[in-house]
Amino acid sequence: MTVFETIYEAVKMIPAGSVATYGQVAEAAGNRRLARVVGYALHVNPEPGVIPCHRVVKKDGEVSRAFAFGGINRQVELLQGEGVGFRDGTHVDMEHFQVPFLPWVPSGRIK
DNA sequence: AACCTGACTCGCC
DNA sequence: AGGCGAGCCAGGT
Repeated sequence: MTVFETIYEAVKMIPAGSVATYGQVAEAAGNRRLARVVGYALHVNPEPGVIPCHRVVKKDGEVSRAFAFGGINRQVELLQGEGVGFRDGTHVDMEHFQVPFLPWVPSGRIK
């Protein structure tokens, strides 16, 4: 079991129609400083259709520029399709769509 | 096997 | 208030 696995589990917990920040996912995985690793984890193992990586944004609501899943525009499109509102073309309306609380994943016990 | 880098954040200057 | 460095993990060179 690696931290990556834990991260993936956390991301899968984000409900449709909501978004979470890298920090929240990292926190759910047990350590907030893993925020950077979260980004890397999603980058190397996007597992399309399984891990909703389009629901993960930066803390200010801006979508990642390196979204390798049809382009950043595609990510925005998917989110809007789930009912997520935007303040502008690249920033999610965090005030109303950020997941209030992400279930804590017992770090390193998923196997 | 060591070193560098990368979808982030936060704290100190 | 804006810029910079540190902390974390895994995979490629």
